[in-house]
Amino acid sequence: MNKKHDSLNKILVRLFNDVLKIEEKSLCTGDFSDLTITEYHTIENIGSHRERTMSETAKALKITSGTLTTGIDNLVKKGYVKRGRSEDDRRKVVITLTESGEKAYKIHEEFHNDLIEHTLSDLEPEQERVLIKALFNVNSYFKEKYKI
Amino acid sequence: MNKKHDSLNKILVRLFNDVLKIEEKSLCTGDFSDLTITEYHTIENIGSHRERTMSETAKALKITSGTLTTGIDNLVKKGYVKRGRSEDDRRKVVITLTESGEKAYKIHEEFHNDLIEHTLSDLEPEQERVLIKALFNVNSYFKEKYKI
DNA sequence: GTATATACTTTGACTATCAAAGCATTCTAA
DNA sequence: TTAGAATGCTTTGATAGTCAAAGTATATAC
Repeated sequence: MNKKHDSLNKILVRLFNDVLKIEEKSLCTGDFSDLTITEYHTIENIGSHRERTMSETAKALKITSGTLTTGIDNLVKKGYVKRGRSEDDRRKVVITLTESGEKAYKIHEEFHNDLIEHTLSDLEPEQERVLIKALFNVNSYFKEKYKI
Repeated sequence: MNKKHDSLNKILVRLFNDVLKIEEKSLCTGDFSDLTITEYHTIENIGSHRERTMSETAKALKITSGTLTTGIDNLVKKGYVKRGRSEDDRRKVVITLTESGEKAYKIHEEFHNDLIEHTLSDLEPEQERVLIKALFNVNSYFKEKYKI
């Protein structure tokens, strides 16, 4: 691996580690401090779809349905998510956000918007273009190689 | 939020959700399937420094030393890491990789090399330079804003 | 109408994590 | 020079997140 690749590797590793920690620190100490970062991501996933079953959500989050069941149990207890049964198929559990859930969803969304705005505001147009292209590369590489 | 920002946001959200899962899937099912992704990252951190104390490693991984202690306990049990005492300061524990540890380090490194190769695949040398600079900017922005 | 498949939950076990208390060693300042 | 503070690490007790596998309820297929 050449020098450029090595330094890029170091930056990427660092950035990925840091962004997750920052997100946690930023979100889990504010208005909804009873939510963990995992719970925020579950809320994000439910909120960004009109209707969502357990198995769809588990698949999207890449966790087993058993794991999601206990996660949703806690979110229901905390008042962010509602469980319901599908009319079409009584086996299916349909989960939706409560009013608090919607508020938490918006907070999470704002964090991401802020992050992007501030990140890009410091970059030259050319830098911004190259950054987006590189991230597209990573994404399509993953998509192809790991079928995500 | 403009179009570019929106597309970057979408890619980032997706990437952050997926990248750890992919790395785990890729690394933790191969030759060293008794290693978790967290253990790979610990090995990566130890291996990329000549000598490493517990507290240096914990700080770099952004975990408490208590957490690292149990992590290193397991890696020692599994035969990937050795504990030793510093000669200079008998309080300090110096951790190093065993031969197996070095092998696992190389496997992890290869995964990252592959990733970087594909990320940079269709960038001009000048664009590579720009990307590295852009990511440095992002990193230092985070560092300043969130004191990480 | 029974066998099979699907959707979800429960159970038992493990890893990763933290805060706080504890132990050993080193440093510091009177 | 030595008592108290600081440092480096480990232990302890608690919690979240995770999985595999077994269990339950409903739907589908033959």
